[in-house]
Amino acid sequence: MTKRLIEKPQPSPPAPRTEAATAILDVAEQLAQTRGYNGFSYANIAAELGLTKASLHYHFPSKAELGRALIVRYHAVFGAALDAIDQQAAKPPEKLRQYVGLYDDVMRDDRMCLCGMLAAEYATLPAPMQEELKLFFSMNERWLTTVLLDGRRSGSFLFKESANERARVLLGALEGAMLIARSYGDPRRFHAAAERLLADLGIGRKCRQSRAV
Amino acid sequence: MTKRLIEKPQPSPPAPRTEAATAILDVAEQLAQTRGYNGFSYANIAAELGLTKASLHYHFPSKAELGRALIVRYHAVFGAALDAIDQQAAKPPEKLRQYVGLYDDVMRDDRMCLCGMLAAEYATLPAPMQEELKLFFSMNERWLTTVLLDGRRSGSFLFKESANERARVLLGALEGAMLIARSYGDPRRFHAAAERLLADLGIGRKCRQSRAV
DNA sequence: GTCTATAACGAGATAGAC
DNA sequence: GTCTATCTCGTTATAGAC
Repeated sequence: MTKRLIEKPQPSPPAPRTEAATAILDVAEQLAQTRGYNGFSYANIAAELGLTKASLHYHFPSKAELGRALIVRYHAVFGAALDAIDQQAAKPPEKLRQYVGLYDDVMRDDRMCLCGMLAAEYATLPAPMQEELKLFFSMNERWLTTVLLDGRRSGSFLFKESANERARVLLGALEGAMLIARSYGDPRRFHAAAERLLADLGIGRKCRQSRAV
Repeated sequence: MTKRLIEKPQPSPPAPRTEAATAILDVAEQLAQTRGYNGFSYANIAAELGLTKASLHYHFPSKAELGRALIVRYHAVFGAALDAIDQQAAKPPEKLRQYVGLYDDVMRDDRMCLCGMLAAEYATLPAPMQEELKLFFSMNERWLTTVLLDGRRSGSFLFKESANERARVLLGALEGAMLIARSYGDPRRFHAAAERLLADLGIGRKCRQSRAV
């Protein structure tokens, strides 16, 4: 996972957006991450940008398309961040720490992971958004699986089940920790939980767990 | 935690609802657990029950009050289930298994935990609902903390951090596993993750973790 | 307690001028 | 590309008859 550096088949810039479209996506993203897809409207975005609703429809004809664009961009940006972690060639434990750091960043301004948010509203989302959502989770699961496998092979991690199963536990636990931390308005709750989850993998030790009382 | 049996100060039946009100809550609960608070309307409930929207307002004057009633009832029912688990006087590992069983039940018909769902929409909820939501999570956290402490004292569980911290990790991980499992339409994803989380506590063994390769 | 009728508003979306 | 104006529909909520 660390060897590709040039031959990565960059899947073509996900559509060269205009400045206006980017600004719309930025505002919509913030709203979606704090209020959910059903919790914001074109009017909210327009007010924030000093535009009219009609102008927004020029860039994103329907809310469904705007929603899909949100996930696609988020997916791309997050994927690029994972690539960046890989290219630093860090060891698996450090990679996971940086992965957690991505979520720490995402939680600024009372936000949570866009896709964790949308997962709650899954049943109400247009089908294209549902598909993109699963792609995002699958990417994370795949990346985590690779890192976990790598880490176990090199003796940094300790777990008995399949790496894929462990990856699912980890991904779900991080999303859930964000979800609840936000209700308490306390991002440190997330970070504390994340630290624990990493420690559970036996980061940086053999099997010398002291029998606590 | 197993000694009270009679002296439990039942906090007065949470208001003796009529049949109609109960039916409304049942439908609203199903809708909220699948579509979220912002994903259903009085019209949806009325259609399902063969009533008019106006009739619903007689029982629950505002959607905010309906939403609050949903959490209060859910909290009470869940709390009663926790009491039931305690009164069976099972050992901690068995208690946790039964706790996971509660969430397995909750996930029928594509639902997820009402409060996990609402936590995503937190920023859009009326203040009274926000407060009730935190009470629900706090109750779970308290109960889990007690069980974990108990289990560690009796040698069933193994963890180094505070029981409260572990409880938070567990609660968040279960909510998050539900959230993602539902996107894939596969409750077994939740159950598999839950099994792993219990195993992480070292259920049913000492410290004989085999060094997997 | 349930109904009809309606108010008052906000949503997503479109037509057409500039 | 952004605007004004408008459409249609769904939303929560209320008044008042039965």
